[in-house]
Amino acid sequence: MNEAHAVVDLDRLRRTCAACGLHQLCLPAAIGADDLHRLDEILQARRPLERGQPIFRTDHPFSSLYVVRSGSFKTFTTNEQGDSQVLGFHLPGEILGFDAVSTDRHQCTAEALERSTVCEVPYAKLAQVAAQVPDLQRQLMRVISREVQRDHEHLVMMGRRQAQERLAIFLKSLSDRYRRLQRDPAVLTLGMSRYELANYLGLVVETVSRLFTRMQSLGVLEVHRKTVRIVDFAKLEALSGEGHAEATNCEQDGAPARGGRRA
Amino acid sequence: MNEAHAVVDLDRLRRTCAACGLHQLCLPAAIGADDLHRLDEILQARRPLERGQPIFRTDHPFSSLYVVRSGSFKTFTTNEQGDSQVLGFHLPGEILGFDAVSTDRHQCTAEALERSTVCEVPYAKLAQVAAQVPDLQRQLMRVISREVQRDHEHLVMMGRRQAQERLAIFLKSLSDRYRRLQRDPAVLTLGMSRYELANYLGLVVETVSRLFTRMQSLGVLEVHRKTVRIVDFAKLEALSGEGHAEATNCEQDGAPARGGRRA
DNA sequence: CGATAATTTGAAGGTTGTCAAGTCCGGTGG
DNA sequence: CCACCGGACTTGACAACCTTCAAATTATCG
Repeated sequence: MNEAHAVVDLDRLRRTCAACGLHQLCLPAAIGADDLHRLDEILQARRPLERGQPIFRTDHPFSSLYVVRSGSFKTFTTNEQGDSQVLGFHLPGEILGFDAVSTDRHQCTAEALERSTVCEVPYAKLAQVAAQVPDLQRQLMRVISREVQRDHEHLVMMGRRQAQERLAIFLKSLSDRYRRLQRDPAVLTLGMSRYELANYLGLVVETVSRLFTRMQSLGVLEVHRKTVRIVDFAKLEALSGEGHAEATNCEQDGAPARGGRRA
Repeated sequence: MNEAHAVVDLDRLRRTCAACGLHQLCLPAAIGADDLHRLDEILQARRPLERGQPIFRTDHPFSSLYVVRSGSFKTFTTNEQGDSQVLGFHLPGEILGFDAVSTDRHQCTAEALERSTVCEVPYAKLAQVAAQVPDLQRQLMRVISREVQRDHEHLVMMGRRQAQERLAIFLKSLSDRYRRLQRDPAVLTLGMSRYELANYLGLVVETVSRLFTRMQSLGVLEVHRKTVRIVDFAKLEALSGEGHAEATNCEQDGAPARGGRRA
């Protein structure tokens, strides 16, 4: 009994924004303690999801936003022919579901890449609280604006870049996100399959596989299945197109160092 | 005097949301007449921009959102090497500047493609009014959510699609936007250069040029410089990948399906 | 431990990028 | 008014990067 009680308390605590490790990354950032409680109260408990389980699916009615607490997710669209496009991979602190606000239906599917947990935030209630807490409203706009930015970065990556650059950019960006989460930025654990990663990058799985092999033999990475260790950040940076001309740095478009396939 | 007075009135009227033809597409949608006046009051007049002039540039401090009133714009990012990526083309009713909300600095540049006008909406004041007008707040979230959706569509287009499909998808989508604006959906006026269009599509200018030629000879389009007339919507739909499975008709040029580059 | 899926590796071909040259159009100046 | 000029656009030839197809190898899971 005693133990059961303790478990419940712990659970309650874990559900609470104030006790959450993501405090600074999530909606509560920049919100006072008083208002935090009001946010706490609208949160709904949710049991962990297993790999492959969806939080929401395309066309499902919109009711809540979801904050990733632990684990990771992918979001993707699927068209009539069954082709799909991975839109993003999502780590703790990220908020999923914004694309449903305008149509009241989800426009994509969000699936767990591993055993994961989320906070469910009923949107109607969130909007209500936000209307009374300007800081929360501002934060909400900030978060969705960041999503727009991320999509733009994805777009930049997809627009006419070599396969190798794309993978390098992805790894660098993932590493940065690890750093922000206080994880070791050199050791990446890819929750997604090669197929999903390839899809995200706009490539086929064979290309990604070859790329990993090549980058390993170049001494940039150590690849061991889902675990990727970044051995040489400088080289990775170079492969990402930073100084894409072999000569040196800047030469924006003067004489694009022939052979390059870029515009 | 009399005449001058009339001009001023007209100008004032034009600035007013209530009198704006974009009424239903813009922020005022779903807002009562009373609240509309409060929105009116924060709008700032702005003289027309000429082709090539920017509304804002990357890294400029964020202060306002901008609603396209007339004309058209492109938004694009530029990286250190000078490579740029066109993120979108924007017609009347669209709102620019959301990507700056999170960092307080613009993340891209917005440039007029032709002589155009915008409404400037100071963000701080907008947020203030929105805090008191829940419908406005909701509409604001809807609009930015739609932007996320548009970016996702762009991403789907960029992710592993043939050049021809990309152009077809773009034209179809532009045609739909024309329809929503009550313009003739068959007659598109491309304000952007071939180079800008190619960049948006993730291709090079030569490919786009060849594509226009081919689609014209296929009887899908009539291309006359910047003016594109959609002759056969069904064929355009087919080229966009709708029924890309060989089962359907319209085998563009006899090339029998094989070699498809899709996953 | 065996079956199935995921990943890797190899060979060949195609779509699209690169390079190069020609055409068209608008604008300017004589 | 017309000729000239410069930039945008088009067209052609060739090559390269990546995809496709095929098969081997390695992991995963009951």
